[in-house]
Amino acid sequence: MGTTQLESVPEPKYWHLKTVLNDALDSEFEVGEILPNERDLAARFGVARATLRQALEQLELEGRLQRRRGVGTTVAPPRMGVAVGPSANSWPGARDAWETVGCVEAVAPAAIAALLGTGPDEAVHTIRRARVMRGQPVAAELLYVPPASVPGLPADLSPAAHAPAVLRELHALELEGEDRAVELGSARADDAKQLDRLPGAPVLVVTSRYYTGGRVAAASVSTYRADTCRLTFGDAGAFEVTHHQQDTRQAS
Amino acid sequence: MGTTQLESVPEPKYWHLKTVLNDALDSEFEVGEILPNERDLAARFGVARATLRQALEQLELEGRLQRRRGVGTTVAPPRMGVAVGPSANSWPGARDAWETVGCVEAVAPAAIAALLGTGPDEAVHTIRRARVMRGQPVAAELLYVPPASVPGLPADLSPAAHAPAVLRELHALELEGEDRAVELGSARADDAKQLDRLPGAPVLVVTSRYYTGGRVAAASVSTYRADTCRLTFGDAGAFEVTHHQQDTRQAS
DNA sequence: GAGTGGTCTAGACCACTGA
DNA sequence: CAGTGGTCTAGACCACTCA
Repeated sequence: MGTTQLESVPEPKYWHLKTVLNDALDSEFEVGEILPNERDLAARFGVARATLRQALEQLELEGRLQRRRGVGTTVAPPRMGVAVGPSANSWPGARDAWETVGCVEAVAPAAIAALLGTGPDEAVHTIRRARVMRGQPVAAELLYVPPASVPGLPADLSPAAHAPAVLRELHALELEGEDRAVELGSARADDAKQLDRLPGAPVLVVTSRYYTGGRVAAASVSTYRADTCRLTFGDAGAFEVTHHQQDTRQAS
Repeated sequence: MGTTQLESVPEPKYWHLKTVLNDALDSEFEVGEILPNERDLAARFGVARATLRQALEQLELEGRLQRRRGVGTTVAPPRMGVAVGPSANSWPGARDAWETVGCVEAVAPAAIAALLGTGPDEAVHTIRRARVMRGQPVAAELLYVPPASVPGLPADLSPAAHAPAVLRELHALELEGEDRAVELGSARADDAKQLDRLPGAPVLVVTSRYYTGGRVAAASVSTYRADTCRLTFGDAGAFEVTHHQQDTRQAS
């Protein structure tokens, strides 16, 4: 008789552990409930703590768990649907969900200068903004506006008046189009602090360009928490899904 | 005299290591070049292999490195810009970048049924597709079409004729709108195989809904490799950036 | 100060690739 | 077959939160 080889490629312990924990989260825990600590969990499953942590890390990446140092591991609520790029084109700062937290005029990094089509050593208005949903920070943004886009800007602005004035001048232009790109990144120290996460936390980086007169009038780099956010696009309204993304996928 | 406390919060070794490696990749390595193996690198930096791996994992997450078991670690090319959701609405399968690799009629998972508005035990056409760019797989997709959306579909189709017939019937409808959501996930075993990655690899999951007559006529879940792809949206063409995303961000 | 998650070590063995 | 990255262990100490 032959050997019963159910798994020609035996799955790693942490992968199996992740499946078991994922099912347990669905059936035995409520949103916000706190899990046993990592040392107890590892002992319960008979694995080393590092192996358990590998499973927890994946579940946190998928938005199922939330871990906070000094506190514990809790069951995360479903991801929030965050609207990005509404159907009606509009300038940043015009009736949007962001709040300005700072503004400086400084030389942008080379990649931003390439995006804007400005010279490598040219100073641009740099507005830092924050986005909050349901009382928690979901995104940090740097919005870049070349001086050439806002020629009517008054001189000698106070720091408090700087950002509003730049946005006001920007809104006077006709917005002809915008495009966006989304990619995975890890939070820099400054963004991480603003997002209430540790540096290196996974984030979705949205790079936007705003066009007027065939030129790029402004560009922004928005950093969204990947664990708590689902970015929504399009003209048919935000998704109403209440399940997690992994539930929407199955083997074919 | 006071102590000189340069770092009130000393950064972790792996974080510093990541910065050093990132800089070295820019200045001392070419795209495609192979790095020293992990044991040598760890010894060179005077850290344990696990610590080095933590830095490499982040760099891979950011698309800077590519690691292949049995081969080695290579310097990754810049991420590819992949167009998602073109300006002109169009049905899936109509002049798009996807290739059908399979088709079955099966009961969709509950979350998909909710997306489609079908009953929980209703069978839907499920088309598996693949997307390839520059000779390498970038995305795997499951496209769901309820039978109610394609009433004219002939009966008793051969497996080979199934998917083309469903798409043909779908294209006869008027597409009134579409919306999309993007979130972070980890590759399931089947998708991972199709994407030439290990299970659990980070992916960008794009959920799309296609509307006709105020109803959802079809829905799809597309799984993009997060390490190699930058998803582009909007009407102004794909981005032309040649730098990596982390270069586009700086502290404010 | 007790308890949590975050970092780090120094090993070991396994699965896979390619010569 | 030798060499690579992937998994796993059993510890240790640190940074942080909160009572």
